[in-house]
Amino acid sequence: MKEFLKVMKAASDPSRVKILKMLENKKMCVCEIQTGIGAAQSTTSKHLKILEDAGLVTSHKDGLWVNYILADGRQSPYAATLLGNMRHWLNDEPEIAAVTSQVKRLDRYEILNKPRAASAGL
Amino acid sequence: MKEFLKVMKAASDPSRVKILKMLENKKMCVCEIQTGIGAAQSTTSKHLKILEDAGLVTSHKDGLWVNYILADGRQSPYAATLLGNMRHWLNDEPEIAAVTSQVKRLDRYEILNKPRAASAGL
DNA sequence: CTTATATATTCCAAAAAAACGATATGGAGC
DNA sequence: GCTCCATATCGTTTTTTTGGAATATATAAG
Repeated sequence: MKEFLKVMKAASDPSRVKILKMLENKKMCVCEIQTGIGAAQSTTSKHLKILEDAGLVTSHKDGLWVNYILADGRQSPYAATLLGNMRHWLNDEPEIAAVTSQVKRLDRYEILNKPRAASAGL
Repeated sequence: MKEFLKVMKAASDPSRVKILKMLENKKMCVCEIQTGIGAAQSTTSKHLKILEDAGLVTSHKDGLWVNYILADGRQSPYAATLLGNMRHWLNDEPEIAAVTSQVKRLDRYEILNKPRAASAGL
């Protein structure tokens, strides 16, 4: 019951839904997600923790970065089913289309004004 | 997006999950549901309103009674999918098994000390 | 070891949700 | 009309959730 409730609760917030829909497109670091949903860093980090506790996303450290991806579903059957359904859900919603189309342009090096990558368009 | 969020939020509360699982077994009036989840009448009524707004249940008046049943899913595809999934979910959870086994014994006439029905066991 | 940096955690205020008693609504019966 | 009764709504309190600034943690680089 608690496991089920955690998944439902995690999916009950618009920012977290946007995160899930963005992660359908590519793995992202916290700073990219933060820019995508337009929230503070601490807020973003907290949303990600809730999603991870529910078994909806997983994270992997890479130096200073922490990359987030959608979970494979082994941790929670409820999360697995929801992630599967969400693939075809909400894609036409303006709020979602806005963030998912923005995702392709998000680049961690540009966001933080760093060298490396970001070769096109300058 | 709002429609999706309403369904997720409605399914994020243990009392409401219990209501949905009870309604898998039979149609119920408010007083039966109230007894099943052990909440006050006003609390129960509000939970039912949230579930109805999300498209998870529907109600039909029958004199003074209001009977609630699971929605057929025409109002919300999200609700329809969730209701379908929940049929095989949570059945083994102690919290759920307790209420669903109690449902069979719940009788509106007994609850309100009325005549009619409730023929066995007295 | 010190500095810089990406992310996590803590602390606090604001907003939302949940619970319940009290009251209102509306149908049934006299 | 009035009364009774099942349910809905209101008003209030308590609890949970949310958001962000400030701070802590951990890794990389010098």
